[in-house]
Amino acid sequence: MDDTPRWLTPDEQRVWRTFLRMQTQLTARLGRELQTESNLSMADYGVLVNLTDVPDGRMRFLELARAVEWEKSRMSHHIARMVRRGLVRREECPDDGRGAFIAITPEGRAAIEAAAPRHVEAVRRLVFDHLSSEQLAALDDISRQIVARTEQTP
Amino acid sequence: MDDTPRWLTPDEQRVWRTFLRMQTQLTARLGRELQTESNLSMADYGVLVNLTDVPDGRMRFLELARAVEWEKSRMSHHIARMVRRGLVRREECPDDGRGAFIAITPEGRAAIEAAAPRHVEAVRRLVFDHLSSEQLAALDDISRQIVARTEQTP
DNA sequence: CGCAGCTCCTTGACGCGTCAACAAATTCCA
DNA sequence: TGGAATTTGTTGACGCGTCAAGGAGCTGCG
Repeated sequence: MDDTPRWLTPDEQRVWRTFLRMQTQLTARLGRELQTESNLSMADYGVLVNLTDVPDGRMRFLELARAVEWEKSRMSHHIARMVRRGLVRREECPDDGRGAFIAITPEGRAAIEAAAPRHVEAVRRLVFDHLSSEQLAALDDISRQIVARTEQTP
Repeated sequence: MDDTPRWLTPDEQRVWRTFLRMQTQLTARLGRELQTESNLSMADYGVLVNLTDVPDGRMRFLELARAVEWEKSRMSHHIARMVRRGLVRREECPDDGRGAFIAITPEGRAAIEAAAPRHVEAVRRLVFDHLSSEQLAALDDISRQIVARTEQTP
């Protein structure tokens, strides 16, 4: 039997390191800009976007957690912080005594509306403005393949 | 003057969300596997890889920080934790009384040598095994473009 | 020499994410 | 109906990353 590890080729290794660098730098940069310009974290941003996408600006706690793909514990902690900052409000659920709605506040709406244009601009500036349509398609394919891989195995 | 935000097209938006999902899922997955199988974080892994790449297994503190692209504060905290776990050791620097060398310990070497094959296997399984050479090239180009963008602007 | 300024690194406080344990309400089913 | 199992969400402890402040050694310049 052969348990020699299948190391990455030099090419693959180079690509992998560049890819990792890209990931960390990009998220760091976007996060920093969002934070300093709009006083929101990427996490805040994701939550608020999901709440504004729904007509009455409120969602069940776990539905929201599924939407942003967080586990309930993280959601709970993060919502607590967002409530403290006035971005979001808890409302009790008449149908289910355990449950809760999370609703965006006017301050939350103001924050996301102020943040979104700048954030989108940053995403354009750092990513899409310099990608050809072929590259866009390639990035889409690659991302989907990897997502599929991570999802189809435990 | 036109300060209408240049929103993303529906296509771009879809790609962007998939890309973000890919990033978070991939790093979460790789991190989790590394942690449960080898008791190392990605951060530990990067540090140890850099230390094994150098002949005597030791580097100046700030040189190491530059290699993994961390600021000194993060480096300091992380090295403290790795010292506590016996993966790494501080050695004083004869030439410079302020300075320090960080040296990998035998335990550290054992840890990275045990971890590397499994980690590489995971990277293969989740990424490279399913990428055509065209996709590899595309990913390389895209990553480099984005890295260049983030680096060339403050 | 002497001291001003710089480099190298540490520290403490705080927000964040995860894990495990838990509480309370609801549902299932015998 | 009534108790077991499940669902919904919270909490506390702990490791991690960042920011601002600081300490200790070195360097350059008068």
